[in-house]
Amino acid sequence: MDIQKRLLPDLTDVLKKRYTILHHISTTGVVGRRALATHLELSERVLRGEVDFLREQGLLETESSGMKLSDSGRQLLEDMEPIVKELLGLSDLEETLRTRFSLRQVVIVPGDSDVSELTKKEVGRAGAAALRRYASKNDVVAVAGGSTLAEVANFLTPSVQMKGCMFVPARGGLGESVELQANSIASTMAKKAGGQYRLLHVPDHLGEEAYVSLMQDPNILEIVEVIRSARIVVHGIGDAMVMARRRKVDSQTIQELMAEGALAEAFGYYFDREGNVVHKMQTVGLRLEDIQETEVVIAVAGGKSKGEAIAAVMKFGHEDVLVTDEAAATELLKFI
Amino acid sequence: MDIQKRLLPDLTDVLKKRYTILHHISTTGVVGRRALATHLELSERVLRGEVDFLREQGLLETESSGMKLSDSGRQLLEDMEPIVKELLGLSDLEETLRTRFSLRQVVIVPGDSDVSELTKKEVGRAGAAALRRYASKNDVVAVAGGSTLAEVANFLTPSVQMKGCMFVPARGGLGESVELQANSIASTMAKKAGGQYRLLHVPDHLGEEAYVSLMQDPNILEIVEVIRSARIVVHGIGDAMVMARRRKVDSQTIQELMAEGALAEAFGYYFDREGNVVHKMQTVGLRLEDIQETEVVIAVAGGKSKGEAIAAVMKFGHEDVLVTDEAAATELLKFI
DNA sequence: TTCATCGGGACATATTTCGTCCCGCACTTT
DNA sequence: AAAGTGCGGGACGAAATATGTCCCGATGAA
Repeated sequence: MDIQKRLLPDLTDVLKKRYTILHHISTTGVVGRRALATHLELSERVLRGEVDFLREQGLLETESSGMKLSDSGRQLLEDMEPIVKELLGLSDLEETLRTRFSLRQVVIVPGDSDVSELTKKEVGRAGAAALRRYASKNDVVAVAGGSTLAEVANFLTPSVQMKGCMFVPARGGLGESVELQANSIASTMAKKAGGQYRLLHVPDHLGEEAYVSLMQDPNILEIVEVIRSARIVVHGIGDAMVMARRRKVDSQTIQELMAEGALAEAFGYYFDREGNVVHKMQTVGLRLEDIQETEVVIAVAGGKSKGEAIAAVMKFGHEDVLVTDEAAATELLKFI
Repeated sequence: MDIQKRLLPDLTDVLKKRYTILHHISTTGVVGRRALATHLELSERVLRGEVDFLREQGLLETESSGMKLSDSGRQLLEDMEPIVKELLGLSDLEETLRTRFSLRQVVIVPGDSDVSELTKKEVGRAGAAALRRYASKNDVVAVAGGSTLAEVANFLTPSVQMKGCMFVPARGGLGESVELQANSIASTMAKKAGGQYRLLHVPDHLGEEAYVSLMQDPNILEIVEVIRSARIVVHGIGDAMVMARRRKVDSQTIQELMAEGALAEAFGYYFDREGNVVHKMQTVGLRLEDIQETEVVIAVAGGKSKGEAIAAVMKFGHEDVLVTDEAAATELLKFI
């Protein structure tokens, strides 16, 4: 089924549309074209095209009093139920989450990244597709680090609209291992997508005075300017404690994080369950106010265990696109 | 899968097209667009559209030297194999039979009518769809009898292009039970499709002199004229011996049929394995020469046991459309 | 009888698909 | 080194298709 969706992406839409038409007729018994059109929020002409088609297929019959299902139509509707459950399940879930968090788009990949490495890759692929979709020429794309983003980078391919895109790390060093650092990922993405990249080399765990002096370096300042002008931000979402430990944050800070109820982490900021920022890593790059201004913020994260963290970041309220997997999405529902 | 095909009939075509593209690239390694287009017999522009799409999906990559599969492309190709086997199996079979017997169209429904009543109904549905496809306004449609044709009649629905169609029995009484007689079926079809019908009431088992006197009756003559002007003929195909017995043909004739190697029966004629007519039922209506002149001859028959009989009638060589099921089609292959 | 609603015909207009030609580039052959 | 071949991709008009809009006669309810 999802193989078919790879080769025919609008299969879902068409199937869904035709199913809902049949379904609606089934429940109403006999219904007129215009009434049905307004109910399903389809233009009259489009519905008519579909009805003509369904009649050709012998699935419904038209009389002067309206349209009704044929026997085969009723039978088909029954047979479709499992398919539709799977099909509508995900796309309905997408729609639910999209409206709930006021997002522009939600993409849900079947599976659980916690369980299957393959699902994780699929999330990466979907993330890359989303990025391709929203990117346009000469955009500045700021990317965060993490294993999920590394997967996204893997699946990028050269495309027309990403030609000339500039990839930059969203923020400076955060203590990740090299291959998962935002710098590496930005350069990988640029190479894969056929764009430019610029890196931001600053040490991890900056002290206050080091920070101040860094911000006076004209080279650093220039690249930071570029970063802050990003039209697109792509980032992963992590569990606060897991991230803190992986980045070898000192134990005192960990204590503080716990005390503040830090639950999720994204692009160097820590969020509590309500989506409030409770802590930020000391480094340079994108600031919170920049994120709020960014045109397209794409979050990519999957796995059942990350459900709550994703919910927290979504509540933060400045995301535009969420790419996740079925397990995380289902989990996510519990926190809205 | 075949549920999806009901709701999206060109799914097969698209999937097949895209699969063959990927498959071909896979075997060639790296190949250019124009070379590929000529090989696949696609116009360059169409192939290009598909390639653009497949690249968007991350299934193939393009370089200056040509196109090659990406890793996901290779993976997908592998995953598709079972689907394609099922998908291409049938449509390839359709194409093979179509060219082998020089037909205009072959429709194969999955299953075996001998085993499943449902498949038999599906064959009927497909037959009705085929009839709908070839019919145009004010056509004369001659139909034969039999259980399969009865199913076809069941699935007819009113449609624009069949408005005003005239349904007539192909030939007079052949000794069938009432509900399977051509007369009944013609009237059912007319009612279902919203057309007219005229019947031909002549007794079964005509003697020579009765035949001659009948053919002088002006009423009979007139309707026979209409029948012989039919643009479309729809008929089933039966096993010769089974049909002979069902129609209570006298034992002497049965002996003759066996001696002549009669294998198949269609519209009152008996055929041997080579498709030669070895016997005809004594009644009025469509003659062999009329069939040969008819614009669209549609044969509808399914079931593994009928494979050989279908082959015989196909070899007769005056059919245009064959609607059958998977079992019969596979069986059919053995006799070409 | 009136009136609302039905399916379906008709037609101008968006939108997409398709055919065709050309370009610059990389690579091979001469 | 020069010429030739095949590559992907850009461009653009023609053709096909999808869509919005309005109208018509039929049918059934009020």
